[in-house]
Amino acid sequence: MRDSSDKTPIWKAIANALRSDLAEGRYAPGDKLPTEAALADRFGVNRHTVRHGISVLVEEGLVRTRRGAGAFVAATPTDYPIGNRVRFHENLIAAGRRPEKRMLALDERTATIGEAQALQIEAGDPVCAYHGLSLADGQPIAVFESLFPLARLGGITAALKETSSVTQALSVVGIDDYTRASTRLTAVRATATHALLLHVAEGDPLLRSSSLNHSQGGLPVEYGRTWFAGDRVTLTLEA
Amino acid sequence: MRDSSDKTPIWKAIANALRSDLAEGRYAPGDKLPTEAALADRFGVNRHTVRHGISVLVEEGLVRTRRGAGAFVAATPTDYPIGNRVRFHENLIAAGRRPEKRMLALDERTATIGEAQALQIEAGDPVCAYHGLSLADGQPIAVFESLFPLARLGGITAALKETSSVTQALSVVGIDDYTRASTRLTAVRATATHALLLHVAEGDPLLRSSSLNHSQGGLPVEYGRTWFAGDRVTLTLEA
DNA sequence: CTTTCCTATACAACTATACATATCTTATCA
DNA sequence: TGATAAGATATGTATAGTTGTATAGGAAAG
Repeated sequence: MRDSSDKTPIWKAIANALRSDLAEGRYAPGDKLPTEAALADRFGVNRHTVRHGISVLVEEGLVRTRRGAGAFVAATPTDYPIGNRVRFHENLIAAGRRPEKRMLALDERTATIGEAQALQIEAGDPVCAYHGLSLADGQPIAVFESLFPLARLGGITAALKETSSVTQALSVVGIDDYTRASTRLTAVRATATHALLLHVAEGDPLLRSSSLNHSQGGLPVEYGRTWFAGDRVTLTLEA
Repeated sequence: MRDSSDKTPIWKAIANALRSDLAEGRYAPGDKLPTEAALADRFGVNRHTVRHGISVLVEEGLVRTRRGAGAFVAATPTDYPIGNRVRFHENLIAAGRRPEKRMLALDERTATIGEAQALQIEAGDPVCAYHGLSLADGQPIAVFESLFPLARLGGITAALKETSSVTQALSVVGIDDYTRASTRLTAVRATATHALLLHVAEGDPLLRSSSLNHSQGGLPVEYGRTWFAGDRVTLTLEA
């Protein structure tokens, strides 16, 4: 009887080696791993074998890859508390991450039937549509679309053009405070557009939030829909 | 025509044929043998019969195989003298082989109890850990980890980042000469990580050397552990 | 009947190479 | 200063070839 050595496949050994590197903190979240070619050279194996090993870590959510850019240590999923006051930037800053908001579109149009119902206005009434992208540490986190009823919030479009902060823009048009009236959550598959913006694959799961914010007077001032990248955000519910 | 009286098995005949090819220098060390399919075709036998013959040469250490790549003529084991002055590169160059050193990791951490004892420092004191791979003619020979006490050798990390030569880096921080104070040798089985780096099978025997180098002043300046691929190196003791 | 030798087939694991596609970097020009 | 183009990098995909392993079976020898 020869010693039948219980053998670990090379790809698994590579996955283990990289995983322990991550566990030891050799690479910080967001850091770029060595390129596949460099790792293949280091271990003296073919690039495909390295790719197999890395794919394990991607599968586990420890690593994210971007074609043409590299493989990166996955950022810790952002805990995102949902309460009656949701402020995107504050949450991210509290989590020690660098938030960024990028405006994609800002225009005035008429409300659809569903939107009008949510905002308690008439279908066809003018609204301000604010479309944007939220990032943390340069990584896209969510796509959002906010609708504001122009009848109640004249001048919000111009205000948003300046600040890009919803809270601040609402303040300009006289809404000093607002609270979340309702939040609905569902999981959807990423459309091509959302996938492109969020740097995920088409069909990847997204967390969609539909929320309604009321003014102190109890009237709807904002109807927002947000698509979160499912593997980068964890929503937490407060009591 | 001794078809009826031929009592040597085909696989043994193939082994002999290949062995004499090697003895005649038909293949140089490092050369690739014909593929199993080609040999099977040449001898007019099944691939498994050829594999059996090749496996004999692998047992004898004349041939090394790499899955997916082929069978290669093994390089003769490197004689590696162990004395009070051990310089890796010089030994390999003297043996007519092309040495190469590859840095795997370089970081500063705190010493474990055993490491501290060897280096005559306190447990938890900062050390510089230099992890690397040594190759000869592109073939991995040994994995090593060198520890340097930062209290006595401030700046060694930066120096190693530049030179990758231990002797040179020690010179930068004021250690112009050092000698081996002790060397301990044991045989261990290859872990998955070591097997991966050394291109051996998991569980294969490795030669592990723990050595301590002192400065001229008699203080420990380096505590090194090295894992040699057992079939690729022979350690020799000097008087 | 059992063991050894050899054949046959199929699949898994790894290598080698080429090319496509996305990203990053740098030079260049207006 | 900023925009653009070009080149270098890096990951994604496809194809083919090679060794490793498992299984099954036939033929000859002890």
